[in-house]
Amino acid sequence: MSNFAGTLLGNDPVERFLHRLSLFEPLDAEARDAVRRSINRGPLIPPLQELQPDALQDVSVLLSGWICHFRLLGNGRRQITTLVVPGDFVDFGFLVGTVSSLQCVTTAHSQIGRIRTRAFGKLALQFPALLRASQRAAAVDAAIGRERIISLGVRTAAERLASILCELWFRLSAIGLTSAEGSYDLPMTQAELGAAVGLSTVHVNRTLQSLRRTGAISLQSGKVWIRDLEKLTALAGFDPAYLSLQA
Amino acid sequence: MSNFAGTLLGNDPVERFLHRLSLFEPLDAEARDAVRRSINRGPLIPPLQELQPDALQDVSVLLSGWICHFRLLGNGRRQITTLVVPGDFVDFGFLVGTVSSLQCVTTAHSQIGRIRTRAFGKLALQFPALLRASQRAAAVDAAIGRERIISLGVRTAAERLASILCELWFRLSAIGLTSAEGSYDLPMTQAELGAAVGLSTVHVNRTLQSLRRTGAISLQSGKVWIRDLEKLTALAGFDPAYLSLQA
DNA sequence: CGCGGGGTTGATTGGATTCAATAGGCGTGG
DNA sequence: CCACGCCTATTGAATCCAATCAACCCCGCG
Repeated sequence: MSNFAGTLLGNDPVERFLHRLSLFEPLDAEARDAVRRSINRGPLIPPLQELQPDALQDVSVLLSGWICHFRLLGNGRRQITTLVVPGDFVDFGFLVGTVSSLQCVTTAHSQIGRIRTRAFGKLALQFPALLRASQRAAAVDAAIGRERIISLGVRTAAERLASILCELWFRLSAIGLTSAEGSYDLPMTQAELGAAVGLSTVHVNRTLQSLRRTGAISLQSGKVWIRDLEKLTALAGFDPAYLSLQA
Repeated sequence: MSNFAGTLLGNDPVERFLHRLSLFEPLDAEARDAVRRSINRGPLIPPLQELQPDALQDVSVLLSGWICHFRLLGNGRRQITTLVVPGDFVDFGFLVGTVSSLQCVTTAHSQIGRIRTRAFGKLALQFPALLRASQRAAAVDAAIGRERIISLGVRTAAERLASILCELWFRLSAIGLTSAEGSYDLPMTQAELGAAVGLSTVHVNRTLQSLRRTGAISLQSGKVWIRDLEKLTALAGFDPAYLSLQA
């Protein structure tokens, strides 16, 4: 299951994006071809590079790497609101013609694919399935946000971390970015993880240790190993239904 | 400003809904009329009534009252994810054909307006502005969710409560549900407020008291008085831009 | 008049932050 | 090639914000 997508996709990130979209809504060969022809592959962006909003005027897709949306508060505290993984739209503003008020930064070497907003509009008219897929992607993004609210509101530190690790496991599995042995790359520091789940760096560290001691996961050099997915989902109280990936 | 909408609207809740939609995207007289003809006014629902998901198969609009979406965790803890005020769509599943995994409950006597999903689909084709308005509403809903994430993640108890009171002030102002004297009805108990902002009932109580002592607000019998909006927004670190209401 | 829900208050507990210090990894530059 | 500095991970100790436990008051209502 974990490498099904991987073997199918090969390693072209545009194919990965098309595969991801197809999970939301099947796309015929014509629509896929149209997307292939319209998408422009951007340069490789180094980690910790902030993306300017003007760079978001096109429809942007993360082809490879890792991106976070976040807000910086006056007192220096930072909250990450969204994690963007390969195959995801960077921002859904194109659907409604608005721009987000959040900042946007890479945490790994990343490549962005762009489609001119106007060109995308034409494609959406020509291939309604493409539009539906994008809207479903936005809906899943919103569902992920609601789960984050629940985590931050009523889950314990261990549950929050277990939840986000589960979520990433399922999201990355869907695009073939998990290994058959049960691991995936997580290019975030513990400080960044804390900014995502609302915990201090120190507490993230201690809580991850306790998760490791349960045997559910192990960590090394930016890699997460899911040792016991059953146990991890149980610890998190996690139900992947909201990701709409069971297809 | 606060009663501009109110005087314009009179008190027909369907007009309030149309007014709210028009703030997202102007609607011509024809589109408004079509909506007026398609919408079915539901019965008055008592407080604390849970809405069944099947009741959400139509496009549902809150005409009057108050609705919360929430998740109940195994350990009895509850998190409210969304506050629905009059003029809002109850749920945006109709845009993508999915249903939310959350529960849904009234906290006040409420009336829901319904448009058959199929009928709404036709209207959306006939009046693209109506579709755009709905999509913008969904986008603002998502933006509100992101702000909640930020509140729960990095804001203090006082900031969270001040934020949500600000948010409601602006949202309710837009639909004429704030008084010229600077008050609005908040049909939520302190326990429910706590479930929304991730605080215990007791701490909500103490924090509201400290907000009152600053002179920014006062409370009585389900009414919130905004005594000093400047001070309140400053305490909250609140910027209403994300609500897209400046129009 | 008793009951229950919501609001308020005090005392205690506890989870998480903060402060502080150490260790390891990695790239840069001497 | 090694020294240095920086970033990340880790650990310990002290502190603090908020939760929990426990009363009590008020009020509307049966």
